[in-house]
Amino acid sequence: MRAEALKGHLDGLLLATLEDGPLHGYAVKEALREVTEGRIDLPTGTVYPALHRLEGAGLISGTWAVANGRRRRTYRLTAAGHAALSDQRAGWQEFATAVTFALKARPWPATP
Amino acid sequence: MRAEALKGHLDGLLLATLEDGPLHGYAVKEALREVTEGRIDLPTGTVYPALHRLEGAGLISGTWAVANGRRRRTYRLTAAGHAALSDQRAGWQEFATAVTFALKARPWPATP
DNA sequence: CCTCCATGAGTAGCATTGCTACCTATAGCA
DNA sequence: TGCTATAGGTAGCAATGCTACTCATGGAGG
Repeated sequence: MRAEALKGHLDGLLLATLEDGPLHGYAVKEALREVTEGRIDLPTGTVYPALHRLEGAGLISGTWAVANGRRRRTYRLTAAGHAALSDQRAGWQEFATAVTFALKARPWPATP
Repeated sequence: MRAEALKGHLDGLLLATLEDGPLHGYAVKEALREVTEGRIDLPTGTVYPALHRLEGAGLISGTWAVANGRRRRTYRLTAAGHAALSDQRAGWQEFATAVTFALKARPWPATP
């Protein structure tokens, strides 16, 4: 997976991962990796700042907890987050359709 | 179409547009707009630098010409450009599949 | 005649964003 | 004792598309 390909689509993926229920940061990363069968395996240096961004934007809310002697920050979608996820899904559909179409080989578009 | 969504995918779109035959910069922009029915309508400040990048990378080659008193730079795909386009197509397929899957609502994945 | 618009090319500088490369800490296993 | 997985974090970099301009020609409308 090319590195820059993800730009602009990460937020939606994180939100979608949190849609199923609250998760802490590391679990988000793992869930995304498992769901995509390893195709999207984000470094922690990508995940944590992104979650902070989303929290700052009010799309998710985090709370500290402790489990197994380790501190965790558990995130859940806010109402705004659910709405944003809807937008992201719609935006992705439109984007993917346009790119797929534009990328398609057009053998002889001007010769019917 | 969100602005940042395109990041990392622009090159492939431009290469695909040039696959059908040589075009000058402005025509590339117009062709891409028409092919996608206006969904991808790039500002010239995006197109020209991108074409320069692609030319610098050896994926396209440009030659100056004059038509209707206006100077044009006509670009065509190089062999490397054709190869890069193949890679872009494959990469896009993989990326789109992964994102579509990850973005999909997973009602109860853990409860069979 | 003058102005506006489409065509055609270009650049400087900005903002965003994901990544690399680090650091800290605990639990468990070899 | 050290390594690995888990868990969270940051500083700074590099890439990339966009905004907002500049310059130029030709044709249409007033």
